[in-house]
Amino acid sequence: MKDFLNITKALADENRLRMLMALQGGEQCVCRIAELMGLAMSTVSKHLSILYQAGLVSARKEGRWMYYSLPGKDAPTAAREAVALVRRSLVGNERIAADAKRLKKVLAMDLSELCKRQCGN
Amino acid sequence: MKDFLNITKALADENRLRMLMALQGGEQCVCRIAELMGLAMSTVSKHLSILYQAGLVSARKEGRWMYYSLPGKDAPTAAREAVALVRRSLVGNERIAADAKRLKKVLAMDLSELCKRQCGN
DNA sequence: TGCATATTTCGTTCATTGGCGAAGTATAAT
DNA sequence: ATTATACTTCGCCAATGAACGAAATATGCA
Repeated sequence: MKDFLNITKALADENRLRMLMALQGGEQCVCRIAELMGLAMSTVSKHLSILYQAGLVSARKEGRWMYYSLPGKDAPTAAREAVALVRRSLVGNERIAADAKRLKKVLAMDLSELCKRQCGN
Repeated sequence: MKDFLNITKALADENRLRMLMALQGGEQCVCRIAELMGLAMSTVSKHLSILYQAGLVSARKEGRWMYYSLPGKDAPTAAREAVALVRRSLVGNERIAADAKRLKKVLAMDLSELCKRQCGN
């Protein structure tokens, strides 16, 4: 029960849903997601931590960067099914589409520049 | 987005998950659910209202009683899928099983007696 | 009509959550 | 070693949410 409740609570926030959908194209670091969402990096980090605790994202550290991605086949069934439900329910959504479009621009930005801007702010 | 967020928020509460699972055996009135959950009737009513707004339960009025049940085939896809996910994820759960057991006792009680007790308290 | 009762709505209180910036941690570069 | 930087944790504040009892809203019955 606790596990599943962790999942539903993690999904009960619009920004976290947007993040999950943004990860559909592949793994992203915290900086890029912060830039995409227009939120402080500490806020994004917290959100990703909540998604991680629920098993809804995987995390991989590479140097100074943390890469978050959708969970793989080894993830618990409930988590994978939840992610699938989110995808089915939100695909085609206006806001999500706008995010996807904007994400392309963010991906085109220089990563170092981006992070510097985030941190310096 | 708003619709789906309504669903995930509705599911992000342990008592509401328990209520959804309790409705698997069929429709129930507010009194019985309040007795099952050990919550004030006003609290249960609010919870059911939230589930209803999200499309996760159907409501039927019969005289003074409101009967809530799981949504039928006419319900939105996302809502039906969400309910299905809840069922798959929580079936066999300890707490849910205890609720099911306790629900049988509650069903054996006299409805008028039960409601009088709830209201009089 | 009046009364009982099943449910909802309202007002309040308390706990939880989302947001930020500042401080802390870890890793890379000079 | 020192500095820069990508991220996390902490402390705070505002907003949201869950709980209750009291009051309001039906609906059925005498």
